[in-house]
Amino acid sequence: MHLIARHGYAAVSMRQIAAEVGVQAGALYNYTPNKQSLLFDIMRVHMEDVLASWDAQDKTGTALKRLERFTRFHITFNLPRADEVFISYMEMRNLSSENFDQIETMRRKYETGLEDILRDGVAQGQFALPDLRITTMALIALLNGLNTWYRENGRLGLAEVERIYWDLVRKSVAV
Amino acid sequence: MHLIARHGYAAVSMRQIAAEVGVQAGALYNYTPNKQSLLFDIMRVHMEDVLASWDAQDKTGTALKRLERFTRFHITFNLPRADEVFISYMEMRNLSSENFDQIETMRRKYETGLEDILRDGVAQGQFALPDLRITTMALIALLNGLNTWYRENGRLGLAEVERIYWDLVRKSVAV
DNA sequence: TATTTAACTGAACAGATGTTCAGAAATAAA
DNA sequence: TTTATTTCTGAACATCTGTTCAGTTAAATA
Repeated sequence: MHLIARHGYAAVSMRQIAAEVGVQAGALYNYTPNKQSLLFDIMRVHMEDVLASWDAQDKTGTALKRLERFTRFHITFNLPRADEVFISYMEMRNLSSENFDQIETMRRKYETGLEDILRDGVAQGQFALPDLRITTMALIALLNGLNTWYRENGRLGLAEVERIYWDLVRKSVAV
Repeated sequence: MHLIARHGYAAVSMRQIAAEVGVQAGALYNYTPNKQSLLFDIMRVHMEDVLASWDAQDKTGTALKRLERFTRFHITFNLPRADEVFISYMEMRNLSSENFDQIETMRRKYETGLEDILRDGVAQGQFALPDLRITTMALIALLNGLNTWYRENGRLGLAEVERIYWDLVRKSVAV
């Protein structure tokens, strides 16, 4: 997973992966039918993890409170999974079309979680959005950007990052 | 360029590129010393374009006005260059280390353009930011997200997209 | 038109690719 | 210890990879 995240699925060979775990290339085929499903499994497991974890979150409270919960959840969940998140966003084009559709459906489901919160917030007059769908995509992109620059042992800790991002998100949807 | 944007640098062979333009693979080497500099040139030219075009923009006015100008410039410039932008963000890891450094320096310079505006806005009391550097990265990520979903002939035109994004950006940095 | 320059082909190169599989090695069960 | 099962090796496969280059074709110049 780390090799793929670092060099890209297409640039990493089965022999490199095998060497990394200390076996010959042929041995990998006891665990995966082919290279493609190695990629697919990484992404599928990751997306299932995301959806299950988000599903287990508290869904009560005002739209504002739920938006904060989503923001903090997204950051808390994604930061320690840099490789999975990176792969899940960078390697979509290397999925076969059936696999692509499956992963995209799961991602859409996750995005809908945010979209529902935003819609409720607008209905309750807590949020003012120029466009529901675009705001959803924009906020996801904003939060995902975190993974491109955040480094453990960097200037800021998880709690500060959460607070800073929540501040940006909160204001961007404010009335 | 389109092939690389669609399938990724590592997944596209010189023979595929040659076939796309109607020659044999060998003929490409009259135009590029190797595959790597094909990628590098795409990214270098693109970044030079961005920097030159941004440099030519009006730099006067309040921080708020300048931020609006940056937002609209970024969208207007990037939307018709989907392939270049996509490549420039996805293929960094496939650059040799010297080439990587060059492109990263140029990108940093562009980001500094935004960071300077934000800093001035804070100094003038027009913006309230939780963290200067993070806000810079977050806004860039937010704006770049546009390229992942925007489709020509879609629901929204350029002018509407600009307005919607400017609305989000403006509010996220508001006092 | 004849000559010089530029562009392209097609084959060759050494090595890498994903995948298969008979047989060896290691582990678990009897 | 013997047998059964799981795991891994190492070689082989057909094909693809980036790149080079002598020789051919096309375009520009005289």
